[in-house]
Amino acid sequence: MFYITTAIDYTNGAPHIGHAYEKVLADVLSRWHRMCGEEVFFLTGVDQHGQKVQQKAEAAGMQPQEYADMVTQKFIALWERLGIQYDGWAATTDARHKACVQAILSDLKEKGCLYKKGYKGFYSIRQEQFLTDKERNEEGVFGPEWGEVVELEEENWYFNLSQQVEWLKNYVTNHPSVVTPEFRRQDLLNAIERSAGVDLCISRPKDRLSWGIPLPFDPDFVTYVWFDALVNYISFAGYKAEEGAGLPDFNKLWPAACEVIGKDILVPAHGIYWLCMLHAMGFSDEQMPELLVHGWLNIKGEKMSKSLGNIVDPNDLCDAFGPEAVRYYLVRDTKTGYDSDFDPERMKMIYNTELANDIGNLCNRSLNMCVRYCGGTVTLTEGDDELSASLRESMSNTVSRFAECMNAYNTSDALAALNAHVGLCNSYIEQKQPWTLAKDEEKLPELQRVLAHLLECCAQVGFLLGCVLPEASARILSQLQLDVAGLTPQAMTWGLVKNGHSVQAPSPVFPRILSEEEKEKMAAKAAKAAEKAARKAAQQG
RNA sequence: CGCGGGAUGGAGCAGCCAGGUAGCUCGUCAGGCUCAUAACCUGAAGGCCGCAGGUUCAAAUCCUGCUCCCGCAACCA
Repeated sequence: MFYITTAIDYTNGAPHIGHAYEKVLADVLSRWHRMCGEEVFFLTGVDQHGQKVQQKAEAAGMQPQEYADMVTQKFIALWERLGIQYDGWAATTDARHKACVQAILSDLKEKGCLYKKGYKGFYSIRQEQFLTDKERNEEGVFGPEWGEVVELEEENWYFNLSQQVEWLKNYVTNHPSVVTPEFRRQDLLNAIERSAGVDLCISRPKDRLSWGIPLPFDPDFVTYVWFDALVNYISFAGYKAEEGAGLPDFNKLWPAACEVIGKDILVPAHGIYWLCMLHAMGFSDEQMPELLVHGWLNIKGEKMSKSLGNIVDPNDLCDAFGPEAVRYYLVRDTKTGYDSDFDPERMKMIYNTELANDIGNLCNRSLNMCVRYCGGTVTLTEGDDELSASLRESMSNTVSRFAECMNAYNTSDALAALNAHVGLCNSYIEQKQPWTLAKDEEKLPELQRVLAHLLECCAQVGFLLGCVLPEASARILSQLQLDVAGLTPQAMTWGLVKNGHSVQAPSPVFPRILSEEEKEKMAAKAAKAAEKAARKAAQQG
């Protein structure tokens, strides 16, 4: 079982390209594992509680639930549009989730992991957290990053994080795969060092914040948002679920093979709070989830921010390029784990070159030649040649490489490998010149061999593409008239296209996206070439 | 001396950890091809690898110093 989750998005604003990247990445990975025949459960959702949601709702003159629902709809609509195929939806206002959070809190209290303590000190309203002397800057005051800081005296409930930290340090040190990429694990280890000795306040008095899950043993308090939100990974996986709750079998799912999160919430939320919470609940080392930490998308070299006004709405991109082009770009041009730069011009370039000119055109020309020269029928003939043999070898290596990269979450290199093979196919066509072979009846067997090799490559490439571009993949396979149900990359061998198989006349799967200006430029270029050809013909004639 | 990341042909990047003819994608130019989405293939031009020293037979790569750019408030994945 491959259980994969994403961070649940905070419903205090509309989704942007960064939210989309995370979900597309998780979707691609989950489709990959599904394609490999594994059982997959993909969980994503929204985090609807907390002070900021409450404030935004007030500002909009709405109830918190009403406001959260409205924003939630925007996320759901976007995921639908981007083809995010999730199996579970985690909304933290879900009654089943609330029940689970409360059950966990009661358990932890019984185990003695929670305690109530009076506290007098400073509190940042913006960050929703208490401040200690560590947060003071060089001048000994709390900097502007904390916003309005007030002095409070109140009782709260605490989780004995400090007693878990020693375990955590050992665990993270001895389990390299807990965080990917490796350099983020180093960050986490540094952060663990710094965080020693501090417990986590897990409650907020109701008079200050009402929009949250009440503590089961002290109704004057609601649960701190992180403690609430992190639990989604197990609550919606069926942890402590009642019979008939419509949730999965927890024992089958857990631990999560991959929790996809952004670099900003590794420390302290996931890397420290979450792992310690699980440990305190009684989960063993073998039952810890693995974290996949992705970077951020910058916009043309600048950090994405509302104040700069450079937030990119994924819906606009879908309008302009289509959802699948957006998917391809996000996982192709971003090295998983690192920051990347988003540029719509670059997105268009990658779409036009790799998808339209390379893969799309390869399928189109291959199918077209088959229809035109062989009536759309594939014939497997005796005989072989070096070029064809090396093409088969490349295809086989490409499938292995693709799988290797995908299993390592390296979507970019997986697609690069696919594209490299497509380049080889195009080169193979130039060397074999099927249009020349077609003029000589004696060359028919070779022509048939070449076409069979090309269509087989189109089929295998089209199939693999399915985890990134499900619709385009389906269109390619449909033009090839192939049904690949049940096929896995591991079981895939040369010969998807059988003797006597017939194919359809093609139509472009990835139409080029060109501005009027670019079209004119192309036209000018073509005119120039035609002129030259005419001149040459005149000279020869 | 706050911390971290970066500076490689016009653009965007890889190479640096384990020194040894500087690689990829796009763009430009030339040639080829005509099956194809004015697509494809081949080739070329274009870099003293930020600057200055040092180590070495040999440095983009190791060491030292310097310059410049970007994060490290908030909104925010």
